Amino acid sequence: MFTATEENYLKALFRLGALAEGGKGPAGTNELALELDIRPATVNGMLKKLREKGLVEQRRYGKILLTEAGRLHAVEVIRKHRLWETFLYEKLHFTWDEVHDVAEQLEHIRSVHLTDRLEEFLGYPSVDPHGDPIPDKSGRMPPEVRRTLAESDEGHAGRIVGVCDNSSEFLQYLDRLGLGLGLRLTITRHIPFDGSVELESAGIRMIITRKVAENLLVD
Amino acid sequence: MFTATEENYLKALFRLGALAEGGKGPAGTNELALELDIRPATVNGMLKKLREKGLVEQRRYGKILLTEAGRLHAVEVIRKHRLWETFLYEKLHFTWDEVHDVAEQLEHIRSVHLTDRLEEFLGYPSVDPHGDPIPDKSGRMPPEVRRTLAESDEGHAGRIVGVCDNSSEFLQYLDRLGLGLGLRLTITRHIPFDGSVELESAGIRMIITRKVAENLLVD
DNA sequence: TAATTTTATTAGGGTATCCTAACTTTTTTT
DNA sequence: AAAAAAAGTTAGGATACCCTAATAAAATTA
Repeated sequence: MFTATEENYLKALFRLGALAEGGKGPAGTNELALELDIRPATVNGMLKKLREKGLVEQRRYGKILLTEAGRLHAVEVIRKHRLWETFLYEKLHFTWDEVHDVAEQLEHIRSVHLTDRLEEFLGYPSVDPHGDPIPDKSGRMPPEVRRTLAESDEGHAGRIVGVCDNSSEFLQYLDRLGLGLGLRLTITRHIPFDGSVELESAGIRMIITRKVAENLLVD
Repeated sequence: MFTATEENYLKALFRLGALAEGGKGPAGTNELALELDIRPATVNGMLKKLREKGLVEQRRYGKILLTEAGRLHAVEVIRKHRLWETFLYEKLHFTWDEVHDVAEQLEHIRSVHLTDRLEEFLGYPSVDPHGDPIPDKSGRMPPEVRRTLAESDEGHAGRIVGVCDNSSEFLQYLDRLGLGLGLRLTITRHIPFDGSVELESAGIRMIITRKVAENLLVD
């Protein structure tokens, strides 16, 4: 039905929020090219194909919008990606930062049964190891009620439920800091000088930079 | 390193026994083309590439032989295929005949960790759901001590450990007959007239055709 | 061994996905 | 609104993998 490449284009458009409603609105060719690390000229050609397949709407020299069919398939791929990440993390004991690249391949496996069986096997998880919500079979995405550490108030207590930056560097740095998914913490102070955040977790007090705080999500 | 297509060529050559030792000897271009359901002209082109990569040895107008590097990679792909089949069958409860097509895709996933972790997760199985041996990490294939039901003696008792034909039709037919992997049975009689085999299993007596008997492996 | 058949190869195309370079349209700035 | 900048498109090429048709070499048969 769809090639892995096509699926990656759909996913990227979804990430960019190229939706008629609920997203940031239409995306541009260059923007999409940047997201995919592919030249605009190439993207332009692929968009023609996606238009012909009814996955995308775009007028000449106009912006790109996912159709309902396009959105549904994008969400399906994201669902598969996040289920596989969960499998790798929970069952095969991959580390936080190892899961992404393999899931990037596994998400394109075509099988009617596979995704549903995997979901059942994992016990219908609602979030993946990065704290991102896993869409259900009909394409509904659980609502995100998350805020970055940087924008949470002093005194706020919660758990780390996700990250904004999925790069290996960041995730490995988090491990070094002793920060991981599910960790309970309390924000003790926002330091005005440089935006650092002081927090306490399991009786230990630590200070993280503003940049780290902006990339950590808490509930 | 290798494309999925290249891996399929290597696997096919291994199946054909194109090995310097321990196999049926060199394979021909047409033979390989038939196995892959690809035209000989196309295969010829791909063989050039595999020669250049040092995976295959072949002289102009000559027969094809896997090199040691080629054999090792073929076995690695087979290993992945059979581990995934085991996963699908045992953990996701796929039926006997559903596993093959999905495993055919999963075997090409590239990851240093994945295969070993999967093997560990499955408890180091030695055979897949079809009874085929699973090579170990270093490429060693457990010896097969199996014989078809057709060539086993009257009175022989054993378990079904595999099949020769992996087609859906055959596997579904087996399910209909109540025959499955691991089933204990005893051969009560070879019927000379048409080669049918009479057998007994769990107190039930049944007769299977010669064709079925030739495609069932017992220990 | 000469003719026939089989097997392997070459020549010329097609699709999918990517590229660079040049060009056009739209948007922004002055 | 004209000039400059940004965004989008077209043209021409490359690689990977597949095809059919024609040809060359090897193996088989008569």
